[in-house]
Formats: sequence, structure tokens, C-alpha cells
Amino acid sequence: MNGDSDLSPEQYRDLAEFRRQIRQFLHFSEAQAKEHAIEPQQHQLLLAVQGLPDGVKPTIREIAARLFVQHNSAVELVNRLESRGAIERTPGADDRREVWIRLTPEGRATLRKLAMAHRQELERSGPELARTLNAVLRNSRKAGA
Amino acid sequence: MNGDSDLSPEQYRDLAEFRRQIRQFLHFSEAQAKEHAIEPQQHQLLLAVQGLPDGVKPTIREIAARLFVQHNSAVELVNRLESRGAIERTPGADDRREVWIRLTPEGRATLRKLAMAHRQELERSGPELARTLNAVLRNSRKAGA
DNA sequence: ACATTTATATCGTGTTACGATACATTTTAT
DNA sequence: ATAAAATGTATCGTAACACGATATAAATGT
Repeated sequence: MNGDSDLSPEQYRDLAEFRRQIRQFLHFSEAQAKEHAIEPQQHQLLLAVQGLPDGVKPTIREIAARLFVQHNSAVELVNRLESRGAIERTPGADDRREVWIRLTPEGRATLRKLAMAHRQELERSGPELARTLNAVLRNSRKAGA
Repeated sequence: MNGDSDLSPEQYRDLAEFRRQIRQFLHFSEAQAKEHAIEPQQHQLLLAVQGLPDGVKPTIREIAARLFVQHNSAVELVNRLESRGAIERTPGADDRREVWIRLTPEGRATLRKLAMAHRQELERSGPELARTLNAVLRNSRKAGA
């Protein structure tokens, strides 16, 4: 755990392999999204809204925080999703500055197909990803070597 | 495992949480890269080269495959990294069409700092990511509900 | 009532990945 | 040995995307 020590070649390989597997998953995800005629980020937004924990309001700002993007980027995504018919905007009931996002039946159908494909892909690639992550963490602890 | 069945709300939440954690990690990674005055994708390329398995040639094409980008995108990344002084191009010894990529001492120093920061972040967030991934896989198997 | 804060929206800009294309080197077919 | 095909890298123009700056609207505090 010495801040000056370098990592071993094995540690670089583990990190690189971890990132490669993440990229592979994201690459799969982007390809799937495009096959279903939707942009990857738009898919992310649909999933983020549908998978919101109970009691969390589906506002633009909330979604932006969960996507780790600026709020104006989330607005743009919502614009494109709305014109596609995948979501609907509703003014907030309590606070009329807010805009609540809801998936339309079409949006839900698209997301359902994508979610099932992703679940299947994770069944395939998930265990290996978990192993690689464990390798990174394992080597982490015996660092300074 | 019925292909027509929808996912349960819990499964959507697990998937959404998994993606959120991946985005969080990538967000951290991008912020770190920029703090070290390098673009995120350039960092990825450095790690991919340094973490190459033994016996794999560090050519443009190989790197492009590992980054899941087109070869011309890799060429552009290499251009920018070269002008930054982080890598060097060397014509292939056997096949002079190839270009081999090597990290300069500056490139290695930058990567070293980033790799250590990432290792530390994964120590913090990795276990939770592993748990969430397991939740997705667990729920995967008892699907059709 | 008025200033401040909060939430969403719009506009202009820079970066990046991509497709199409070009060029050089190696391999294959004749 | 030479032409044709294949392979590896490079360049150029284009489109998508996120961001900063700015604007508008509603709520809150004094």
C-alpha cells in the first residue's frame, strides 16, 4: 500500500483485462441498442427510469445524477426519447418546475427486449468479469511487492 | 428462461443498479484521466498496451481490437498520444507495414499514477459491484416469475 | 413584493468515433 | 518474376454527443 510503489506486470494485466471486459460488455450493449433502433444513451436513460428505487422521483435532475451527466445532457436525451415516442413528460404535481418521466408502452417494449438480451449476455460473460474483478482485488492487497 | 416473459421490477432495479455502478466507475476513471491531463480514451490505450498478454504484438490493429474501436480511431488516438510524448511508434521488425507502440517513460509515469488510483477505487467500489453483479445473475436463473 | 434558489430548456462549440478513401508492404496466384 | 489480392496504417470529411454559458419559469425566504 505504499503510494510510491509501481504495480507489477500482473497487476497491469489484470486491470487491462478488467477494462477490456467492461468495454466488451458496453460494446455489446451499444450494438444491441442500435439494433433496436435506439441510441445507447437513450437506452441507459430508459433503464435508469424503469429501475428507479421506490420513492425516488423520476425527474430530469434525478436521472442526470444517475447517468453521471450534466442536467442539460439529460434534457437532450429526454427530447430525443420523447420525439421517438419512448417516454412522456408530465409536469410535477407538487412542484410544477419538475418534469416527471414515464415510459410509454413502446418504450417499455423496447426496454424489455434490451433488458432480456443484457441479462442473457451477463449470464454468459458475468462470471468471467467477476473472476477478473476478484483477480484485481486479490492482487491489490499484496501490492507493494 | 422463457423468451417472452418480462423481467420483474427487482430485475430491472438490479440491472439499473449494475449499470449505474459501472457508469460511476467510468465517471471516476474519466475524471482521473482529465486530472492527469490526458483524455480518457488515451488512458485506455496506454493501459491496453502496458497490460498486453505476453507474446501479443502491440500493433495498432491489435490495440484497436482490444479497445473495440475501428482501426482508424486507434490511429487517431496514437497520433494524439505521440504528440503528447506518451508513446512512440516503431516500424515492425518483421513486417514493415506494422507499427509497434511503446510507452515512453512519461507515458509510463502517467499510467502508473492512474493505475494506482484505479486500483484504490476498485478496492473501494469493487466489492459492491461484485455483489450487484451477483444479484443480477442470481435473479437471472429464477426468471420467468 | 423582491431577491435568491431550484428545475428545466436552448444554443453554440469542441471532441471523438466513424465511413470512405488512399498509400505502402506483404502474400498469393499464375 | 510479375500481377493481383490481401493486409496494415494513415488521412479527410461528417455526424453525434456532452458540455459551458445562458435563458426561462416556479418556488422559497425575508
